[in-house]
Amino acid sequence: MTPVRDARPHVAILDDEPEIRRMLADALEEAGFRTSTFSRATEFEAALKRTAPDVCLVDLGLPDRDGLALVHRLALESGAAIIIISGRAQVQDRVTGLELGADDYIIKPFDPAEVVARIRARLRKGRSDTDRIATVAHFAGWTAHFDRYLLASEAGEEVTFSHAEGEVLRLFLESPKRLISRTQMQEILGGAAGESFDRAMDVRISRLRTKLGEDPKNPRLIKTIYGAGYIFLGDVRWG
Amino acid sequence: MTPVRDARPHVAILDDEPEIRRMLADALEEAGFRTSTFSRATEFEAALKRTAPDVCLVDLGLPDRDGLALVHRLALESGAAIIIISGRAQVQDRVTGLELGADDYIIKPFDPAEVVARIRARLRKGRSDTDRIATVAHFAGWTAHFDRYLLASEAGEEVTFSHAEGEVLRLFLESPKRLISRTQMQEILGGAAGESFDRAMDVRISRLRTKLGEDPKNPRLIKTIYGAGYIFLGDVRWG
DNA sequence: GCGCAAACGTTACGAATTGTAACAGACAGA
DNA sequence: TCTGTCTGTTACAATTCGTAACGTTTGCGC
Repeated sequence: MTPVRDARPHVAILDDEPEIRRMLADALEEAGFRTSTFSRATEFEAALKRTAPDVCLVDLGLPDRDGLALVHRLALESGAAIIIISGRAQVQDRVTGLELGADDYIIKPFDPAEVVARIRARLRKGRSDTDRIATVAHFAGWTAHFDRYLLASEAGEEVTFSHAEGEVLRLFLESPKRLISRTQMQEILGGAAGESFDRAMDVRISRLRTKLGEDPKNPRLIKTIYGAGYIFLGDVRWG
Repeated sequence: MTPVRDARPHVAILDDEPEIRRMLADALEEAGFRTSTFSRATEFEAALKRTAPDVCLVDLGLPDRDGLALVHRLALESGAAIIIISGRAQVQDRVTGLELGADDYIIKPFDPAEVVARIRARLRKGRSDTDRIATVAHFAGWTAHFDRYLLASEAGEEVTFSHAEGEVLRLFLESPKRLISRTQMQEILGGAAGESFDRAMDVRISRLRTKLGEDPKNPRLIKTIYGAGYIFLGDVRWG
């Protein structure tokens, strides 16, 4: 039923002027996108129910007139990036368009090259996560540089950590606020072992806690769940 | 005790003109953002090692000159949204800026309101984070932080509780003013057992009562219903 | 009221679990 | 080789939490 999945990002174009539709579609196809064009909002919305584009290019100033309402619906219901194209150049128009949920606002007349560049910028953010291995994470006033084995605090303090410590830290930062059992840890990190009296993991954690400046009596970041495992609290942001 | 985490999104501003720095910072602060300003790229990059802004506003045309190289580095290494501000209005400038990793490109002269709207648009997409379980509940002058295993009273007193105690407390707070039978407790908490002479649950409750400062003769929050179970009185508000 | 048995509260203790300092082997670089 | 760092192991301290023991309360009969 479903046609073969096209790896090209899909851009849906809604514009009432055939020339502009064509110009955009050409430029985007040439830039490696898949496009579908629509001249009326009703068609457009009907198509959205069947397929989910990655980006919606919407021209305001359609005959149906209330393009902003459409933008708002799209923003709420669709996961696509929404880019408004409009002839209205007032700052207030741009601000309301963006406030209603648009991700970008391009003013006519526009250069197709810029439209392409802006679409690429939108797509980049969506999936950059898995592209490369993240090496920097921020949490609780700390910044961990895994490539440099370095922890930097907001106060400017710098602490190095070893490879083993980094493994544990990375594991925590990849699954914050979730229980991580000891066995999970052993499997992911230690590889082998799993023997009962393996206190290595405890020692690693102990050393990591020390470097993070945790209060032994009342650790704030790495919590122990007696009989279950550990849990890392603190909001983490990678990048 | 714990430094209050600033929930406002953090915008880092890099611009060599003091007036513009000030104008941007004022507009953003008023719009509810936290700002830091920098006049030189080196300062700016040093600060990024310690802290992670959510958005970087970078003015191209700095004295250091190669602002685009900076943008590219930021795009690769930082998770923040990057917005270029520039006096260069050529389409080609915009395209290269966006291709190098900027998320938006604003041309001078600009209206602060639009900058705010564009920043908001960027932040909107970013945080589709894991909606996490409610971890904080308020009741009878206490605030229970389940993530920190901590009870804080209005008077400022702080008491930690263990995991087992937390399970009981959570059960109570999830069903206040309703009878909870012992067998219900065993099933939900203890998992196994269920044997008749399990004093374990009683002990847990006893310890919890102690931590809540209950009068043994006249418990106000955790009432015992002889022969039936327990009931938690007190108005609970989650969040 | 009284007595009694069951239910419940509390304390003390101990087994299991976890924290951490000290030690020792492995390893890399000078 | 020597030196310093990393990292697992060991030994012992600290914590958690159930169990047992004992004290207290409740409900019910008289």
